[in-house]
Amino acid sequence: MASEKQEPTAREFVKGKWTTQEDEKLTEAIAVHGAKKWNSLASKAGLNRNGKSCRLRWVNYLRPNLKRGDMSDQEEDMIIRLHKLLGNRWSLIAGRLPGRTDNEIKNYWNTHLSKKINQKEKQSSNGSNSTIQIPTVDEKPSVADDDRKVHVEMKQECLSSGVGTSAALIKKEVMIDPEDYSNTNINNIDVDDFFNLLHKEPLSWEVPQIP
DNA sequence: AATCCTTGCAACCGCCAATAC
DNA sequence: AGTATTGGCGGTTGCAAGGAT
Repeated sequence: MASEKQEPTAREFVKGKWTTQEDEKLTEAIAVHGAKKWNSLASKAGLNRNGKSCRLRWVNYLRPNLKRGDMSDQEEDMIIRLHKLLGNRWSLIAGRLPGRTDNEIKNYWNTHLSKKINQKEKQSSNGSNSTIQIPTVDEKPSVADDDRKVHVEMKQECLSSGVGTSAALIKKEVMIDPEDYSNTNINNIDVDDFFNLLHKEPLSWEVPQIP
């Protein structure tokens, strides 16, 4: 009475760690209904969780074909390359690493790689100028600017470091008309091509002196 | 042995875009 | 066309475990 119920539609959902029973319920429900309509799926599964929580649990933990455990050197190498290329676009980076989730890569970056790279940068700033200047993505560009930004950053990296100055890359750079970034051909070659080119070169923090 | 500190990771939050109605 | 709902993303937080003191 006095303690009237406010907002009858507001519902208290369970938060925090998932139990194995909850995992099982969610997995079964997804097997029957599919991984969509997360809010209704949650109630169909008999879970007192919100849809978002269910989706996250599925995507980051329960989904089949997820790799668990340590990152291989190859994966680490790939993450560093892709982060240089894409910045904090974790879902895009995850798309290049089968079995890894964006959350996992983000965590790995924040706990392992960012420190590693900071150390490398410190070392290089103390020493010679023969190390890569890593371009950073400080601000999230608009969608329309995305492609151009990637190109500009990649060009900066390749030119400043000497890495990836293959004939093919030079050719691609020439193709880019600085006055016309909206060119659809440029948009088409974008991330995939640069990724492929970059991937051909071994990762090296120490770059040979260019005479 | 107890306490404090650091680390790593799972999960939550807020925002935005896409889609449904 | 406008509004509500859903899905997806990146940033951040909370907590358990292990290490240091």
